[in-house]
Amino acid sequence: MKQTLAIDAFSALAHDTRLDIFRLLVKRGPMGTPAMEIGRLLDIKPSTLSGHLATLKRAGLVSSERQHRKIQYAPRLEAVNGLVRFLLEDCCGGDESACAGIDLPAQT
Amino acid sequence: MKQTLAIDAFSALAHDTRLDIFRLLVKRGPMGTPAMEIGRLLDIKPSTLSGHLATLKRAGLVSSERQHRKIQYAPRLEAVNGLVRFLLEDCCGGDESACAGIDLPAQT
DNA sequence: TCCTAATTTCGCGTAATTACGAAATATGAA
DNA sequence: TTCATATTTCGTAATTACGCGAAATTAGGA
Repeated sequence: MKQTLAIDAFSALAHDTRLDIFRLLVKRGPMGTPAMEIGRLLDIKPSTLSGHLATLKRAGLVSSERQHRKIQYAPRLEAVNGLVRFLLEDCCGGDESACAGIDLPAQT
Repeated sequence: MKQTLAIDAFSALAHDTRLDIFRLLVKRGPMGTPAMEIGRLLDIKPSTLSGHLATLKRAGLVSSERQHRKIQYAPRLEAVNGLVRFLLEDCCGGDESACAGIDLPAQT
């Protein structure tokens, strides 16, 4: 994980509506949710929604795939693991015992 | 974890210098690092550093404690766990099997 | 092909964030 | 108390993010 990508991801999540969108997608699961339905559930105007989804996708937090007429968005949960690993990299200078109690996600 | 606090935390991390500071503190470990030393290591001006540390602290990402003349800053690793739990709350609608492969941090 | 639902792009005004010098403040040591 | 180190506050100017209406675009279905 590169620092600039991590910043893009944190920036994307640092916004009320985008955080709502991402958490909704997490709840909805890996099958994905159509863009319009996200907008309907969270009451977001199409142009605003489009921008937010693009931001989330650019940050690697969601994936999209067209299914017939609609574009399904799904959360990329590996991205969350990647962020945590980036944040906790070389934790406590590598001294595991000093890091006791912290859950480091497994390598993906 | 409340949404506004999560946004404060993500905003705090969504900045080059602050991300550098937090990751440095993670590497340095729980004993803490004096503010001035952070500034020296990362080449940050005092007034700029002060603002960034205040932002990180407001977001709950670091703690501070005065030791003699200096203020020691340490990372609050529980905050990272808290953010991950918040992001993945009710993952896949609670269907564990659909969430396979995701590391949910233990409750703190 | 033509139509239509689904999504994106553009442009605007508004609001928030940034770095940092200078000055103020706090605190421990002598 | 007096001094020096450590840190914060304040003001300013430049930059960037924001929502959303209107118009453009895309792609599936008939």
